[in-house]
Amino acid sequence: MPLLPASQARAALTHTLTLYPILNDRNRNRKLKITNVVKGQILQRSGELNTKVFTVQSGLLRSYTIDHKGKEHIYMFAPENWIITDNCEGDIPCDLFIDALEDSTCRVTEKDFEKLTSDRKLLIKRINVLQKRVIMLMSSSAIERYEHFIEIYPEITQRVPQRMIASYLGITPEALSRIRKEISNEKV
Amino acid sequence: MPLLPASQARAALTHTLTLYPILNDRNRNRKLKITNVVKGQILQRSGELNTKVFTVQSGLLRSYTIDHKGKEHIYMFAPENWIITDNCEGDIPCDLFIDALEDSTCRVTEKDFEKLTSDRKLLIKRINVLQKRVIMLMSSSAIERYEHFIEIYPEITQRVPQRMIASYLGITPEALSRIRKEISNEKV
DNA sequence: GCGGTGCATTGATGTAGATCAAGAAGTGAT
DNA sequence: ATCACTTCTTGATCTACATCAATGCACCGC
Repeated sequence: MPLLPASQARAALTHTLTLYPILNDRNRNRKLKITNVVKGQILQRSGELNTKVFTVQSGLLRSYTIDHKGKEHIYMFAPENWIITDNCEGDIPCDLFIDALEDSTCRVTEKDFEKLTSDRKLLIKRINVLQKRVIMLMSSSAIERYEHFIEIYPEITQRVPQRMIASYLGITPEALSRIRKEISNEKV
Repeated sequence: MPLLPASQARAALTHTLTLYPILNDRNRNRKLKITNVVKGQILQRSGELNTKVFTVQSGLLRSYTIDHKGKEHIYMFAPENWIITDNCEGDIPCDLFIDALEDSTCRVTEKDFEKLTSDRKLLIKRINVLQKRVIMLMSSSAIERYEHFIEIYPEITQRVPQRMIASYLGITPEALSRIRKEISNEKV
């Protein structure tokens, strides 16, 4: 297999992403602009000059790309207490779409690159997220990747349709269906 | 295919690695302990309580794991001007072997976790290395991963045997051989 | 010279997961 | 209740790469 359908890989090839959990909730009660987002609402479009950082307070966002066939490919999930923003800087338009998988509330702030690259704890969090992703990508078989995923994100498994998990794992929904069948057979 | 032979993936599943280029050469002429390493010499063994950081000044190191069949699987190359160390901390033994692919000289220093996690530029470098690795891992097909590899590491392509590049790419030497044949046919 | 020893190539065959296609089962709108 | 729409499942076939096995080829010590 290709790890990802070729189309997704091509779409993923240029972008990077900042994604990390909130380090503390010192800001949570400060009176900042809170946005309510309804399920399906798009917060950022690929190709836009994005300057926003989204801090999820409740609900679930996702980032994804769309290939030349119009197919979506999920890059990351961002549940409550996570921060998500495209890594694009200056004049470079972002590569990713961001939308809501559930009705959500999030804090929207202007992107501040100084802050994004100066906070040591935040940088360490970003490293940890990336390392997890590398380790998951290195998990060889689809079944291993899936088992690894439900270990790390047990809640998300319940909250999104299977085809999105398949997309995140880089496999087709059909393949995930067969994997789940196999796992449930093993348990009997 | 599995992205990596299953055995390698299992070996890779727990470890992480700090690897980044030297940010400046301010230290290069300071009288620090310089170690000459001959080709094949092992600097670190999996399972040891490693406390060393290796700064490559000339030559080429690699980090790798060994699976239960005794097969080596290359995790990263570290040519001159790169720093390499296992991410293990405290009482946790490291997961990786490190050895020299060429006669090398390197500076060996005690691992200083405070330093490894406090230098902002260094953290950003680590993020960049990880992002490159993620993007490479996401490149779907073996041929795409190989083309991406020779773009990023043109020198290393010339300096190490093919089977090691195959190992880094997560494919077999046979597959790499066929890929190279195909590419040379395309060019004719 | 000559026989190792390790690496690259080539062929044959096996397998995980993609792709295509056809149901089945759930959900919402009229 | 019925129709449309989506998700999940299941089967058939295809493809990229693994695995196994044989051969070629360089470099080495003798």
